[in-house]
Amino acid sequence: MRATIQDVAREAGVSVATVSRAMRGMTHVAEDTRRRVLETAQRLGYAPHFGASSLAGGTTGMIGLVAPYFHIWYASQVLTGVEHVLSASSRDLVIFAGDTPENRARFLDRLPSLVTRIDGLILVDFFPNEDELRALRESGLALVAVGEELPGVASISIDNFEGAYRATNHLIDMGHTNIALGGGRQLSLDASPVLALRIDGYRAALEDAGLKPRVEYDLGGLLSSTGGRAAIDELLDLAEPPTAIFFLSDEMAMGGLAQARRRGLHVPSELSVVGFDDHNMAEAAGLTTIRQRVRELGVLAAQRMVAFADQDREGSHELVPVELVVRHTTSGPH
Amino acid sequence: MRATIQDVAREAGVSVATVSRAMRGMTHVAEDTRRRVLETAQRLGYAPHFGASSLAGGTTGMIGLVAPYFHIWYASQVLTGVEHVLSASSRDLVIFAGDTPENRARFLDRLPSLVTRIDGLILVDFFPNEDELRALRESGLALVAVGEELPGVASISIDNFEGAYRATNHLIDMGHTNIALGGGRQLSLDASPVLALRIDGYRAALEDAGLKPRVEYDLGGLLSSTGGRAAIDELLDLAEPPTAIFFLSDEMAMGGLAQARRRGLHVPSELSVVGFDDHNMAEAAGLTTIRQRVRELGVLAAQRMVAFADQDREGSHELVPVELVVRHTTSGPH
DNA sequence: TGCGCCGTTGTAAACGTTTTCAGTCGAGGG
DNA sequence: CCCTCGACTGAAAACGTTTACAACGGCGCA
Repeated sequence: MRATIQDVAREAGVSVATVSRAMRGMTHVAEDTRRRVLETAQRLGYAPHFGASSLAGGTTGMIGLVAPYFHIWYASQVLTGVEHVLSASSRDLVIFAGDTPENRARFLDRLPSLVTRIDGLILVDFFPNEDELRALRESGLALVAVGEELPGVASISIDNFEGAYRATNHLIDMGHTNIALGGGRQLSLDASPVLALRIDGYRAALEDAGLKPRVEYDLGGLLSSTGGRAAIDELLDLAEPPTAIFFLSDEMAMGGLAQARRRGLHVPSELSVVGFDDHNMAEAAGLTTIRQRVRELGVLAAQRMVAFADQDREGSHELVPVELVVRHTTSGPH
Repeated sequence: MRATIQDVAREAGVSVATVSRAMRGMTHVAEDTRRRVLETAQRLGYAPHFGASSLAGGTTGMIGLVAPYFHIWYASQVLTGVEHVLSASSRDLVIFAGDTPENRARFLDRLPSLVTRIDGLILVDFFPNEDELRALRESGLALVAVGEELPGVASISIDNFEGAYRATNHLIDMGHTNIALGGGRQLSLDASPVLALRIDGYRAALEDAGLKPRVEYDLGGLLSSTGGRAAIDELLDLAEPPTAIFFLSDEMAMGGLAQARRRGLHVPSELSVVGFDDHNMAEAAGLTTIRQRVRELGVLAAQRMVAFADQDREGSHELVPVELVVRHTTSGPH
């Protein structure tokens, strides 16, 4: 049926060993032998059997990527960056979603079986606890973490603290003193070090300016547009409403923006709004925000993974800088 | 190093054949033998070697998915739907991006080598030409197409014609007669049957209402927020500007919405706007739109693929219905 | 009691590579 | 002219499964 390496060898008048070497561009093959082999392979439509290679060679050329979701803006951006680099180095990408706790557990259970399936694993916003981290380490897979710092694991993230600090500082610079935090009331920060860092950045900026964070200025929950709407509703109920709000994500900010306008609040004259992400709808919305180059995160992660193949396996941490993009949702108070 | 099936067999006091049968839940294994084998496997931390299984068994349990991009809303939604179903049936998902022509060509070249790597392939908005379709067919892979109808291939898409028809009709019902089409000026409709269908739906609705489509009402190019902005700029330059506009995508509509407001046009009193997608920011924007249940597209595609494993390989076409969601961007003219 | 059948198990032959090791052949140096 | 060395090539042993086929035992039925 399918042509095998045997067929190519016979047809080209060489041994299978030579075909194998020639196909993979290895040394110790005479130039015209290689040419003959390649041409024969082409003619027979030969392509190496994946399972056979992986069995004999011990490697698959596949990289895994696990993320909580793929339909959220952040993860899909990372995915694209990773895919680009990987496909250019002719590796394949297999993806796993760890959205629900069950999925997550199932994924971790499968870890031992993944070892023969992929050469390395990219973790996107995975936030493993101690047991999970140990399981990952013991798998022996090459690991790269995106979005968080993991001890002993090569990791890459954007500078969340700095981003939040700058966003808040931008509002302070414009004269605001009553600055709320959209998404500040998180159920569990252990589950999301990323948000913890952003919240820290917000607080640090306030403190450095001699301002006190107020509990009642921590608004809304989820970082979605629905969460943003809820945050604005809360804000309007406050005795002393803030004049500015820093949302922990753009989706949330855009939801908040729409709700503020719907409830008759003019932005930016009555309320300044800053987001975080530079979501691709943020420009259309005119939203002032912190740009995080998420796709680059994916690119760097994949490059790191590719470098692993060349035995460069250190667990350093890389920080991608962020940038403040001022659009039309911020101004001075009143 | 790693435990093999041999180790399990020896330890459990049975043959490798029995272990293989027991592990895969096959018949012809006594219940207590199975229990003993499973327990031994568990104890030794045994997991089958992927390459070996695939070599001997001829199947990999991996499904491929190729899409133009993954960071656009539509594709990432499909991806999530597919992933859900596949992971529940313990299959893995490997993804390929066919964004640039080079990537696309490279992907098609690799097709023969993919056969030993994946069991089936899901095409998302792939729009193959005749040669490409033949290459796909000859690969012998199980194929499912999402977003377009492919002769002889199981395919699933939403009802684009109907959606556009309803969107346009909604505007007609409200009394509009001058209705523009945002994104109507496409460079090549051959490349995107999806858009062609939407445009047909728009035209059909006009004609059924006795209205004539006007060339100058085909506005803007790309279906992005930038494209939407351009469309509004064009619209404002027209001698007899339309009172309503149907955008071929929500991103475009939201870009247009923001630009219209920025240029002092009140929505909906001066301009009605309808989109297409029900993007997850559409609700926040209050955008009237056509809801396409994209995630369900992915779910159906994956289910179809799983059914293929049970030899149900017919090339029928399935149409997922759409729904008009009326929000706050449409009203009667003037 | 003998026979056939069925459920369970084992033996061994694939499956198609990669890689080690040994071998050949020609060139160059002593 | 012999020896060594290096570039190239081939033979054959893994790699760890799946699966056809054979074998075995017990049970029901005649």
